Amino acid sequence: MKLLDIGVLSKRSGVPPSTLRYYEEIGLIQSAARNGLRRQFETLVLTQLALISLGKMAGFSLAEIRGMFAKDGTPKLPRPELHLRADTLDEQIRGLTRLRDALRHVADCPAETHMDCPKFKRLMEFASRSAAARK
Amino acid sequence: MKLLDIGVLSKRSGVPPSTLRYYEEIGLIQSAARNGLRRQFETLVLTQLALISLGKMAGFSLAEIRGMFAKDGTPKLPRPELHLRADTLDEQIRGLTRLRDALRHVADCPAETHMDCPKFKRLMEFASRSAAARK
DNA sequence: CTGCCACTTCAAGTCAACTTGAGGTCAACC
DNA sequence: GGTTGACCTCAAGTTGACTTGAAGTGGCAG
Repeated sequence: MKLLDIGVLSKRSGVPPSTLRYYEEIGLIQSAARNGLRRQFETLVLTQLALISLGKMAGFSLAEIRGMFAKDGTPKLPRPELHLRADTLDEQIRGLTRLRDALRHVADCPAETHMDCPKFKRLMEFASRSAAARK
Repeated sequence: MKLLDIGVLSKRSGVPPSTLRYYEEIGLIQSAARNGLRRQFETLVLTQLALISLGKMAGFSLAEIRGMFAKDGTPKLPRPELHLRADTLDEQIRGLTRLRDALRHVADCPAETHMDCPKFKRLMEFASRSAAARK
């Protein structure tokens, strides 16, 4: 199995070496070996980093992400928990979609004052409701 | 126009008073008046807080959010910029959707080892590609 | 074999976004 | 008129996620 130097892994993943060392320190990834002092990573880590990137995108903390995936990159949570996470994501996706629609609408709608536009007002209303719901 | 005490605003919005003061300090919201020492907020601020919540959900920093909306809660960016933001959101939504699908798939797929499941492998591949793209 | 340069460690620094705490004000109820 | 409770200010502390810097190491091209 071919191993990657930290610089190569960094280049391929887009994650700076300092961050990779940090991730190893907190147990998010691990190096397979050393060549002298130098860490050698398995290519698998590239997949893990992709997963980490997605998880961060979804707003999970590194600690949560660490708890979510086994070291082979496969999820390691019980089924109900996985569904729960997925539901959270669904809600998040809906919120983001609304925000995107609001942005696009405002960009295209020629109305002088958006507060009078019924479509915009509906979006604002949704925003209020969902903000109140969370917490 | 009826004004809200910070406690009331906090209760209705779900945002702690300390955070509301902080938001005022950094110019994200403003209080309309004082009653003695006490800040009085317009109900409009509730809408703004909802927007802020959506913006945070979308991964924008408070500084970015501040730059995105005028103080009446309406977006104040030029059209191309709005579309650009919307595009960013689109990409983010796609990533989140993939992550959600991966989670759900793993929760339901009876395969012993997910790494051998073609569907899961496709999702992983996507994760790698999108992670490499972002940077 | 020598020098370069990408790596190493470890401690300290940074940044955003808040929270906490000490000490103070004020309107209202008992 | 005193105590309570919700507010106030301002400074300092916290957390998560990194980054930076100083000082050292070691593989390999020339």
